[in-house]
Parts: sequence; C-alpha cells; structure tokens
Amino acid sequence: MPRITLPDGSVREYDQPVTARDVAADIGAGLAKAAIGAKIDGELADLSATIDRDVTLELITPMDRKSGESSEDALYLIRHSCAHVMAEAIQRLHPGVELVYGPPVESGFYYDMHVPPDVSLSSEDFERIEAEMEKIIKEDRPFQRYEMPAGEGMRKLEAEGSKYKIDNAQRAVDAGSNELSWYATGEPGQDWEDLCRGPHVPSTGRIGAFKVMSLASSYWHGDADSDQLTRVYGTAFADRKQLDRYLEQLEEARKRDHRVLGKQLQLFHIDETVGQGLILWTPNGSVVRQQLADFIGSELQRQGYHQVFTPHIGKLDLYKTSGHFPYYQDSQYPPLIHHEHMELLSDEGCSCSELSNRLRSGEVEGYLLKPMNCPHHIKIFDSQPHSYRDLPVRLAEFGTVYRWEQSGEICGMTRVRGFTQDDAHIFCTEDQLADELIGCIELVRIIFDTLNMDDYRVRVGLRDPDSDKYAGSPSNWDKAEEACRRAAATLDAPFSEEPGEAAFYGPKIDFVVRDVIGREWQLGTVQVDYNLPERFDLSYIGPDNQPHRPVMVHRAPFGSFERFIGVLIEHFAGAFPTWLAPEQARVLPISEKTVEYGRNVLSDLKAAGVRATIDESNERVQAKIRTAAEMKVPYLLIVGPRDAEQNAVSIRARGIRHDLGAAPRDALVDALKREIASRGRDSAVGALFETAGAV
RNA sequence: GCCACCGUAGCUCAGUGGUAGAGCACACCCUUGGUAAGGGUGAGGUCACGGGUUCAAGUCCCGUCGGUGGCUCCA
Repeated sequence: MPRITLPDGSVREYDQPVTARDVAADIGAGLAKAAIGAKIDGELADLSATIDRDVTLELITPMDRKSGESSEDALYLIRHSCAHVMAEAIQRLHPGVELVYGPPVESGFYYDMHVPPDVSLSSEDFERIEAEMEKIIKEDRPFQRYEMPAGEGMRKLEAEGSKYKIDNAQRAVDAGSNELSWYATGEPGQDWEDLCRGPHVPSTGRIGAFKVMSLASSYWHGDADSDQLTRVYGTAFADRKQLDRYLEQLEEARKRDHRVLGKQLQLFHIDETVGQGLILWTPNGSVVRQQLADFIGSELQRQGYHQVFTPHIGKLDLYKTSGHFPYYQDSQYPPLIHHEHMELLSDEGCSCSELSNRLRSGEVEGYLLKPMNCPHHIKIFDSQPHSYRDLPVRLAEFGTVYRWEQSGEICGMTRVRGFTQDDAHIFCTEDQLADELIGCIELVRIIFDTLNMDDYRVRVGLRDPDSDKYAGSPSNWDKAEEACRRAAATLDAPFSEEPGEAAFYGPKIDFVVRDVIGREWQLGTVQVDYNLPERFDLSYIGPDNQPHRPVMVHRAPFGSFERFIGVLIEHFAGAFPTWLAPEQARVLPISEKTVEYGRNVLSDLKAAGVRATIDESNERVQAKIRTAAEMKVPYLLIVGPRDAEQNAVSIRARGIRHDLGAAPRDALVDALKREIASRGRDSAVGALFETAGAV
C-alpha cells in the first residue's frame, strides 16, 4: 500500500503498486505527457518504474517552462538515451562496431566503441550518423527495460560474445548486483538493445535536440596498454534553443581561446622551427609578464624574500641527489653530454643501445636542463652555515624549468615544455612552518584579488593514512597538515581536504582556478617538504648549539607565467586591465591637422610612463577606433581641432561605445598615471567625468 | 606516446588530377574626414617538408614535422 510523498509535501496513497507514470497521470494529464523520468527516494528512475512501498517521488520534465532551463536529471536522462540512439545509428551504418560503454558526461555524452580495422569512422560520417539518429527519434520507439538473473544474463552475453559487455556485466555483478538489465529501443528481442543500468526517457521521441560533436580515441578501462577504443562525443538538450545556446557558448569560448587571442593581440608566438611547447614571448606578451613579475616582486620584497638567479642547467648528479633523476626521467629532456665524453665511451666500445641505456640509468657524466629550481636554491642555502636566528630564509627566483611533456598534451601556453615559475623556497624551523604557510597563502590572496580572479578553490593534499611511503616523522606530518589546514582556512575560498593527495615528501595546498569555459586549472601551489632537506643533509644550528634539520616550503603562487598568463588571457578575453595592458592608450588624431597636437599629447603620456602610441595613418577616425578596439586598447584619446584649441583630449574607454567627453590634457595624464600605479584599484580616468574637472 | 582530423599569402579561409584564389593586413596614390571599416592601384606563394603513383599532383598514396579534439601522463 504505497504512500507517495511529492516534492510539495503532499501525499498520495494507493492500494496497489503503481508506476511513476500512473502517479503523474493522477496529478494531471499535462504532467504525465511531459514527464520523462522520476526520482524515487532521490534515485533517478524510469517513468515506468513500479512503486510498491512508501517513497518520496519527484517527476522529471525536460525543462522548466518558465526559465527554459533543464535540470541535471533531465539532461542526464536525455543524454544517456541519446547515447543509445547514437550507438544504434552507428551500428546500423557499421555492423562490425562493438559497443563498450556510453555514459552521459558534463556537457553531453559519449560512446566508446571498438571499431574493427576494416571500418573507418571519421567526422565526415557525422551527417550520416545524425540522419540515422533522426530516423530513430522520429520512429519514437519506447525504451523498454527487461531484466535477467545475473547467471542467465551472463550466459546470454557469453552467447553474444562481446567481451566488453561481458566485462561491464561482470563488474556490475562483482559490485553486488544479482540481476542484469537491458534496454531495448522498441520490442525486446526484436529491436536494438544494450546492456544498461538505465534509466532512460520513455521513448526515443523524447530526446529533444542533439548533435554529434567529435571523435577521439580512448583506452579500455583508461589503460594505455589495453584496447584502443574510438570515442564518439555528442550532446543533447531538451530543445533546439538550448542546443543552439550551447553551441553559441562554445563559439564564444573559442573566441576567448588564449591561442586565438594570443595571435590576434600578438602576445606570444610558438614557432615549429624552435620547438613544440616552447613559448616565444613577443613584445606585447612580455609587457604583461614583466608587469606581473614587478607586481609579485614588490610583494616578495614586502614579505622578506631574497631574489636569486640560477642557471638553466645543473649536473646530473645534483638531480640524482634530489631524486628527480631517474624518477621523473620520462618527462625530462635527455642529459647533455660533452662529445669528448661520448668519444671516450665509444673508445670503450659502448654501442648506441648501450649509450641509450646509460643515459636512462644516469651512468654518464652530463648536465640536465633543470626540471625544478629547488636543488639550486638548496645549494645557495647550503653555501653558508645557518643559525636558527637567520631563519626563515626565503629564496625567490623567476626560474625557468624544462619538462618533456608528451607531445599530445602540449597546448598553447597552458601546457608547455619550457616555463618560468614564480618559484621560491623557504627554509624554516618546524615552529615557523605555520606562519610561513599563512604568508604564502596571503600572497596568493593578494594576487587573485588584484586580478579579480574570484572563482577558485583550494585543495589541501594530505597523506594517505594507510600508506607508509611518506618521508618524515608522523608527528611532523601531523603538525604540517594542521598548519596547511589552518593556512587554507585563512582564505575566503572553499577548500577541500584530500587524503592521499599529498606529495610523498609533504602535504600541499593547491589553488584551482575555474576559467570562463568552466575548465579548471591548477595554478598556484604551496608544498611542505621534509625530503629534500634530508637528501641534501641540510642543517642549521639551534639554540641548543646542535644541528637541526630545517623544513622546506616550495611555493609558486602563479604556478608558471606561461600557464598563468594563458588563463589570464581567457579570463579577461584579452582585455587586460590598464596596468597590465601592453598598450594602455592610443592617440587618434582626427586628421593630419591635429597630428602635431597628438604628438604632444603622446609625449606627455610617455613622460608620465604610460605605454601609449599614436595612430598617424591616413584613415578616418572611425577606422582608427575600430583598429584600436580590436587590439583592446583600454583608452583611446581622440584629438581634433576642438580639443587642440582647449588643450584637451576626448576620451573613449574600452567597452563603452561612445566617448566619455573631453578632459584637460594634464588632468588626463595624471589620472591615467594614478590608475596604473594603483593596479586598477583607483579608476581615476572614469572619475574625471564624474567631477568638475571635465571640460 | 596513442587515435581521428587538419596544414594553401602575415591573418582568416575558398580551391572537380589540367594556368594559384578571395577578404583583411601591407606599400603607393586620391581623400583631411569628430567616435567600430572612405576610394583606387600594387606587391605578396617551392600549396608544411621528403619520397612515390601519373602525360600531368595543392588535390591520390607513404613517411616526417607541426596544429586541433580526445585518451594516458603532469615532481
């Protein structure tokens, strides 16, 4: 006798088992028609699911009629169902294709499949696949679930012979389920079907709007040594409008892509003759980088850091001591070896393959492009004896490191092979650790605040309590973990503790920023390290006149200039705040007649340290504005006879499609100077037009 | 590294195995114009690179390099 509680708190009682659809029909014919699924006791289910006990029930409709938005549950049902339809369409076109696994994901769904060698699937097939899907949807065939006891189900799958489906079923059985379920798109035994847990929309006709998006490869079980699968991505929404909106968003995101903007705004260049993943910083991008470096440099000085410089290479032995070689050698450039050493090896009869082995094992004398800055900083620390009175020692360097990233991973500025970290290493006592961590966090907060990057979270990586792979004593770990927690809590951002995510040498605090497209980027990091002081046998003399081991903190609030600025370009869509903008103002003379006056304005700006140019081209002002706007110059200073007469300039600010008015020349220069010096905190130019200062 | 797709002027992109194209940018000329493209003329190419098939290759095939989307990886 089920008692069913609805979301509004009302209760319906039935004297026999009912389906979710029956309940919907009782509430109203409209709802029954609209519903595509149900949530029974918080669990997503088919509309046809039978209810024979007391439950809470929520009916899922494709979208909220008022807002036009779909719930996550509705999209889940639609996309999961669409994955089936796509799989059926592909199998119709290519009968040899074996299905593996097809779940909904954040912005759509995919289906992994095994494509036999004689079949080729490419994006040119999308139209045909979509046409086939369209047919299946038009046929409006019901999704019909049927179940079998595990044993019987396994026998059925064995008979069908798909190792992937057998594997899926075995996993379900291993996870404790004692029956297997299938969904037929139509009549079981007659129409297309797939082993599936469900749930689905009632029929194919309820899939609103869909699109096959892209083709990729994947590995079975995510294992690179396992079968290579083909993954077809698609997306589906409740209606065409939602799908179109999504596609527009993608287009918008593409326009913000730092690789596109980087070219358009001439921020950086990657040249295939230089090498993959190696960034050439062009003048414009270099300005942004230099400004950030100056900004962080001033904060470091305030926090008592010492700036150091170290070379790009170091002896192989150094990295054997630190443990970076050979542990990370697969992601390092190979060692640099002098040809005399090679000749020596050759004289000893060393073959090429033997040389290759020796390079791997590090049994050669050579240098490594540094994969990290810490060993060099450690050597600076260790070049002098230290008293506890000297600590903490904070050594900072914009240090360039090189890592051999896999070629397929390299992406614009965000994943590269050579990059410059805003790195620093703090050598301190156990007791100083907590304060030092708070100092690091403070720095990150200042940076994120200044750049208006407020969508970020903090991840505190702790040790896995069941593992003994960690360096350092448990009591030190306890203290360090507590210090990390306390430091993380001083930020306003949400933070999560993740056991098992610590490095083997110490706990860490990572900063994960979400960009406009919703992607997450790990940028800054703060890590506690017990391991390297041990490996390099670092010590300081304590108050007891005995040597003690210092603790190290590694920290890089930006992570690297490359990745940080890549994310920043997308964050600002290329429209950098004035203090960072490569070109802060451009003087636009109305005609040749005011070029001379414009040059005077320009020289005022330059004298005040403003990065400004003048557009003396033989164009109308409309064209000059357009060109400057495309380069996202924050302030356009238009000078015509009217302005020259009054010793003023007319100002147009980026993003405002008309001019703000005219201001006296010296007032403007002064305002720009103040705005830039404040790094955006003082919007002095805007304020000109709210005060009596304006002409 | 693996899979799919892609590589044509500085940029964005057209291009049926048969003479290499457009728009923007660039140079020169006309125009001197008050808030998102004034007009004209011109220059610009070993069609990524190396092989092959063909009477003939930007186009078809193979390889290399590079890019894009994923997968795997990221001290």
